[in-house]
Amino acid sequence: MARARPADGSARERILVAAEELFAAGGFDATPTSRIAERADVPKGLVHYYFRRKADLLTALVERLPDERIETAKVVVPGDIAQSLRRLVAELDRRLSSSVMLSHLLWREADTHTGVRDALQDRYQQLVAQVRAVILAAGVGGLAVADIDSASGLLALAVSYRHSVARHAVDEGPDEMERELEFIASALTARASERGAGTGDELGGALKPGQ
Amino acid sequence: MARARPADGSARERILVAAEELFAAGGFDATPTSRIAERADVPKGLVHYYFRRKADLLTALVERLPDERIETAKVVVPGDIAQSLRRLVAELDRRLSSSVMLSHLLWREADTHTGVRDALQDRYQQLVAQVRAVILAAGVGGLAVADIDSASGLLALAVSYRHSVARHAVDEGPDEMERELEFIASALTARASERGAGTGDELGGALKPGQ
Amino acid sequence: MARARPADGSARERILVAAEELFAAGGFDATPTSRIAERADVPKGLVHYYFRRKADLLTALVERLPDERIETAKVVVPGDIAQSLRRLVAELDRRLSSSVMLSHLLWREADTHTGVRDALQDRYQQLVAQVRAVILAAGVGGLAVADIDSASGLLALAVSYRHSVARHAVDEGPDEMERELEFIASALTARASERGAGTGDELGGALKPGQ
Amino acid sequence: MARARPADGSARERILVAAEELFAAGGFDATPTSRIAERADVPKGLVHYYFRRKADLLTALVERLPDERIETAKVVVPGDIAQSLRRLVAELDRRLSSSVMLSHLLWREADTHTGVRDALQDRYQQLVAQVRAVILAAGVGGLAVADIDSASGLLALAVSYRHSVARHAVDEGPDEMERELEFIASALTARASERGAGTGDELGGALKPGQ
DNA sequence: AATGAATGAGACTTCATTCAT
DNA sequence: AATGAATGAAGTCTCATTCAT
Repeated sequence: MARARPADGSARERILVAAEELFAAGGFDATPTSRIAERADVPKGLVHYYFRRKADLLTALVERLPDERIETAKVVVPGDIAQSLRRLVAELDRRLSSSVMLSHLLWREADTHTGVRDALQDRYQQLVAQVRAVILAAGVGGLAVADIDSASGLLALAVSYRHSVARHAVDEGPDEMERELEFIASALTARASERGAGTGDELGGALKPGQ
Repeated sequence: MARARPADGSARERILVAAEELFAAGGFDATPTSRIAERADVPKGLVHYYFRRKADLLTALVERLPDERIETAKVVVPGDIAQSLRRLVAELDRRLSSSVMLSHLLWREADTHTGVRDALQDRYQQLVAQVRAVILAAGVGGLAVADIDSASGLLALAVSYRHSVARHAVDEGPDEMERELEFIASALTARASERGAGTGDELGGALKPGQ
Repeated sequence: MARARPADGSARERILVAAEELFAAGGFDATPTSRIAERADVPKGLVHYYFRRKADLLTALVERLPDERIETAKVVVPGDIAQSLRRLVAELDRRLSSSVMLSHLLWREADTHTGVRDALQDRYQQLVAQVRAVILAAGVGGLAVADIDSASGLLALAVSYRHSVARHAVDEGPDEMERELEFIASALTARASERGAGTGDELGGALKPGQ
Repeated sequence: MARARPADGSARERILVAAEELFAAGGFDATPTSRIAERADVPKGLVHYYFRRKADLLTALVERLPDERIETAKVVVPGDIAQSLRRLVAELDRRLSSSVMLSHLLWREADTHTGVRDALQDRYQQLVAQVRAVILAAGVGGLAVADIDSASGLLALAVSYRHSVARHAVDEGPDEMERELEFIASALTARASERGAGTGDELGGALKPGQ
């Protein structure tokens, strides 16, 4: 075996990348560490040198999850919920595109590995909060709390679904997403105006974004 | 090993039940056939007698998926979309409750086993179609095709999510579902009335349910 | 691999024999199960089929220890302690000769494996009791309890030593044993007569052999 | 890893101490060099820097064996064999107490490592010679060579047993030792007087201690 | 039809040892 | 002199699968 120096990335890094790809493709259990070593072009022993147990690979992978926090101000178009959300989704897409496999992997292994599950839930919660924050910031006023919750939940669901699980489902493409997004946005504003003012449950200024 | 009496189920049946539970709990790869035999209380050899390859167990499991087709008429409350959907979801819940594990299992193994993936997609498509059919049947008139698509997609997503994947997510409980359902229903009607009549893209009678 | 039917002993038996020899020769830890399989001429998997964990081999070996209980009456020559002990030792030698390796092995692994240690201690205790019983049965009368205890302990030590540990020590051969045995026997009788009668601590009839 | 200061012992020394403890506790084969490094609080590489092969640790350990030669004159009480032996044993106990682990270790590994075996045998021979020398020096006269040999052998056995192997056996405590010692001593004198003078096999001055 | 012994490929993991620095 | 990354051989154990009965 000639291989010796890092080549493009450190050996450790190459191992992680290989693991991510193989886990995502075939599942954690079905992927032998030997195949990971092979793909990373490192000797088998090195995999266990860096990650004593196979599960440590998963842990390390989870810790590599990019922080997908997006500054609300950057995407919000005041007064236009649909456009704001559209820009949020676009930004999320851009950021997450690098980790679709990883995200997908998480869904598969969440049952069996605590810690993976936790990371997954955190991520989802963060997503909901972000959507919520954008809706509020773009908010036209007069929105009911419950409606915002529903809208955030549904959109987060759709986004998360596309990024993590969609592999199995019929490939809906971006059109579907756009349509649903628009539906949600319009629904929000429609409901707002329909209610007129002062139903009592609309938002005051006190609502802290992200909570 | 004295065990013999078919008693509560044939040996074959017991094996399948055991496999379903174990696969769902730990994943396909992580579940040894020996443990399946053990749980089914059958000799180890019998598992392979009925299912020569381990994957055959998965195949058989998929074929056992209950038909969840629900007669539209049974749940529709004409003129009341929200109520109609609510009854649809309740009925789905009732039927699917017996196969949550199985459903969940399918998500996990869909990547690796064609046939599982196919079954999963069929199921999802069927679900969308059903929601759609109900919306149409309860339909207040003046609904845009795009809106119906979006609404069906979102609700199907929420339902499917709860039944198959939700195990990992924060337990939202039925309230969340109800709120989202209501949001979608109101959105639909709100948008309908808002558009008034005759925008040209509302539904004719031609739309075939299930397509 | 053609091998199939038991040949000379059952496969299980051959595995145990191979394990005993190899463990005794090289120690438990230094002996790979693969070499055991090789020597027993069975496929590697079969070793683990019968003995799931390597340590189970040790356990099984311990359970195979022959019962070395010898009927006191058979060896005792009344009135002649030396001859009685000589015959006891001869009989023990005859019985144990088949398990010297095993005995030796036990000493080595007693530290690390409870259960091995227990078996070893039981064996030793049994040995002491047996020597004691023979001395009593051959007893010339007027023996002090303490002397009998000492004599039993010392002889048991010498025997046990020869059978289990002696491999490392200078090979003393049977002559040494004979000399020590005679020394002990004469010492006993010498001490008895020297004390004369009635020092008060000699044995009554109440002393239960084996206790 | 800040560790640096030689403080209580040089790194090499700390490694040896750690090795001794771990080998004695778990056996040579079962003890990874990495654990030795850990316990000695030195980097893993340093262990192999000082001791290229793992077996070198054993060799070095053997060479560290304290010289247990005791000056005969220091313990002998002329005319009183029992007391002389008692003092010898006490002195041996005092010296050896620091190396019980090491002694024990030697027994375990003697099979597999020549050199360890040799050291062990030397030690034992030395012990026998020492007991012999003490008996002679305290000697009451009229002792038969064979008796002295037997007595030396038995006592050496008992001592060696306590120091090296006794870990497994029922804990007999010092009382047992004392009783056996006394038994041997009395036996010697009893036999001596019993024989009276001139059986012809008593000792001349020729017997070289240590042989 | 049913069973459990038997098989062997291969998984994960450990570890002594080497080597570049 | 000292270190820790790197290596690969080997070990234990698991398991799907086959086979004789």
